Amino acid sequence: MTQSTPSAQRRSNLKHRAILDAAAQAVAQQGYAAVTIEGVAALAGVGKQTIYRWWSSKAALLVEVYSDLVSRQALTPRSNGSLEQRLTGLLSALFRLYRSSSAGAILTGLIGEASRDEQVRAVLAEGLVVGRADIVTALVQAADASLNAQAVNEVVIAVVWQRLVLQPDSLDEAFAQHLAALALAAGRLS
Amino acid sequence: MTQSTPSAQRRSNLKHRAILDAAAQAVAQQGYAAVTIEGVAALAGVGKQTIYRWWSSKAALLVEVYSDLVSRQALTPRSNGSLEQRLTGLLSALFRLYRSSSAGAILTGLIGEASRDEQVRAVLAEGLVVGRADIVTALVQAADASLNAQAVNEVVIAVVWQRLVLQPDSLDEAFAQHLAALALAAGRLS
Amino acid sequence: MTQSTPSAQRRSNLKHRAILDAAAQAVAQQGYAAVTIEGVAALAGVGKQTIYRWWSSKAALLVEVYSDLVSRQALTPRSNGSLEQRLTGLLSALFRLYRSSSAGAILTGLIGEASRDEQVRAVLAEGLVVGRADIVTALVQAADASLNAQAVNEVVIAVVWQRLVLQPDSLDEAFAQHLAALALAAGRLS
Amino acid sequence: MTQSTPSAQRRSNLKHRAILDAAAQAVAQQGYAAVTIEGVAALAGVGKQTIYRWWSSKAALLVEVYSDLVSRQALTPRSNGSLEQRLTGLLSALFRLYRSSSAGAILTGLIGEASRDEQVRAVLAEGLVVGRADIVTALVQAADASLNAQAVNEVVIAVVWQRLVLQPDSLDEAFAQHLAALALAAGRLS
DNA sequence: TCGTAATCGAGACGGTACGTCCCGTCTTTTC
DNA sequence: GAAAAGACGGGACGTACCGTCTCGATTACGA
Repeated sequence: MTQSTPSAQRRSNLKHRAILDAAAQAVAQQGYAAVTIEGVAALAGVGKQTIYRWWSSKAALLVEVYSDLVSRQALTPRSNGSLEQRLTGLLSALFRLYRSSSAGAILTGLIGEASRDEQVRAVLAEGLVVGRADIVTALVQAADASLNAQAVNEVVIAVVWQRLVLQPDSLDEAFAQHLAALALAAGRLS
Repeated sequence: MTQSTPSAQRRSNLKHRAILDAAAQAVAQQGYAAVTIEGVAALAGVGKQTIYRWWSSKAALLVEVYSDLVSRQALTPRSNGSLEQRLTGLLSALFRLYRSSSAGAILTGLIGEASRDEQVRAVLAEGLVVGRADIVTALVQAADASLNAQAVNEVVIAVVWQRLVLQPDSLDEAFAQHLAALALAAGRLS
Repeated sequence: MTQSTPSAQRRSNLKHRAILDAAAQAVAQQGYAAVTIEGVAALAGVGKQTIYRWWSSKAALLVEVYSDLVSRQALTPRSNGSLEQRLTGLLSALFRLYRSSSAGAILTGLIGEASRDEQVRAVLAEGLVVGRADIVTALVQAADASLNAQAVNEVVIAVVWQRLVLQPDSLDEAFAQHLAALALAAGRLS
Repeated sequence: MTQSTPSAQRRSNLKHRAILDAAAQAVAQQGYAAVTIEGVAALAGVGKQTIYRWWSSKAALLVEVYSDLVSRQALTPRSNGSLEQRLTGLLSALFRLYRSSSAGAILTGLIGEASRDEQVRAVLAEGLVVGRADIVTALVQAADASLNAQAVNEVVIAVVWQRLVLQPDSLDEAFAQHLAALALAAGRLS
């Protein structure tokens, strides 16, 4: 999807960064839906074509912006405490990222695009949520092999998405605890 | 959302039906995203303004189409069998509806719009999924008061939505069983 | 054009007046172009259809409004003074009417419609300008048989129209004198 | 009026011509009133926006079409003969242009728009009739300084306009002679 | 005095054009 | 000679009125 590096040497890193930053800023200011490629180009001081050279659509661009934002943030779960505590911590960190950057808004927008855009669907299915899909799975599996890690993961992602779409403000500390408990309970399915 | 501002008495029932049917057909043929108000109007043999008179947007129209499709289908859970069986049955019926009509495609599209459209968000939050949101809650509560019905409901809806967006084809009989088990497990959270 | 009296007995005179007055008022307030049949109907407290029953278009309605306004005003030239003085007086009176009522604005609008509407063209050709076309002709003919009354009339009407379209504010006392002199000079063509 | 806000350097000459030609053709075929921007765009094989980018309205576009038509035709009066003959010749040439191209129909339409559109009014007032308004004035002034050239010009334009609106077919050779005589007589006002 | 019919308000209807927005591609101009 | 600036074809948007067509409520009239 990212369609990137057709000739990575040539792709000016400065321009590349400027575009990603402009896009993130645009989402922060106007919301996902109102962002246009033209607007991002203008904001980045770049020609429209330069964006299209590297990304095939607004969605493709913002997928990369999202990855970028998430990867800058170390989402490594802390290593002590109960599983539930550690899962809560992970979710808290994620929610904090969503609140403090455009990441939440972008993910929400991408979920919205997914119903229209095959490629976005694929990227989301690969697991964009927590950076890489299996952070949760790995965490659970390591802590308690008797749990259905897959189920935990499924519930976490589904519920977070739904909340992002319907009431993004509800993604706070308290909800992180609730969701951790909920998901782990779901993992106890025979 | 359904808007219906003008007295609604004067609305021609024939046109109203023709529009809903045309919209459903259009979604079935072209998919949610490709549907346009102009196209629906043409298909229904109606002026564009007649649609705008009663619905404020494509989303508002399709919310009503969705309700219409769901309400025609009696989604009453059967009354015998274990809770899990009954929940599985309910989900099966829902998934069948999604496959046999445009309902699934419409709901997917509406989830996509929700990130852009406040009103859609509100309607979805009210619970459009199973006609009325609390069918699941009611079913669970009646059968086993020790379960957290709210949690079951939350998991069911969230997971269904996610699947609708990412892999609508996976909503089959087998998944109904899986989801019923998963959600009931989640309901056992202390 | 006026298409009137399909059954004049039945045509409620009150309604008829109300419509003419509403139309005149609408032109006065919004200008000719912005007037719509719907607006006039609403202003007159009358159904749209009631207007269409008696007049075939906005233009037809306003032709009657114009006639009505002009006929209320006695545009009889005074009988003493030189021909030029009398013509000046007649034009002054006309210009005064244009300034004090919607008549000027309506005539301007009708000239504008004439290029689109055959019927308006016909009505204007019959001579709507000074009530009846031959007021000027008659005046000239009676006073000085050696003048080409037809030419005088042609010049008067043409110049008034052009001014109405281009700079209606210039139709004042001074211009009445100028035009009278100009037109009478034109009438002296061998 | 021609607007041309964006740098005008970047405007594609081919498209520009195609649009002017399509507009002229459209007027010729359907008459001024029936012409639509959409129709012209389709005829020119051009997007609607491309027209709106350079012209603010149908009127603005057709003003340029008119200028274009007139400027292609050399309307220079011949230099021999009496003043009346020369004026007659000039008018003949003008009327010939009106009959042989869309120019007459366009001017008629523009006169119609003038009552609704401030900009058209301004353009017409500047003198669009004979290319530049003062062709007539100049001709008269050069030939006979004792005549009121301004008056001649005013009469010529006013009468031509009125005829264009009411009976465009009457603008022929004979009428050119009549109008020349009429206007010159008017110019003899003390 | 009432019931029935005609009348008329209100406004829904199919339609057409508007002028705007943004897409993704192509062209020109500038550095 | 790359890339900004932005023109281009296209397609949908939501709006404004047009002139026609129901629908009820309000009359007016004959029984």
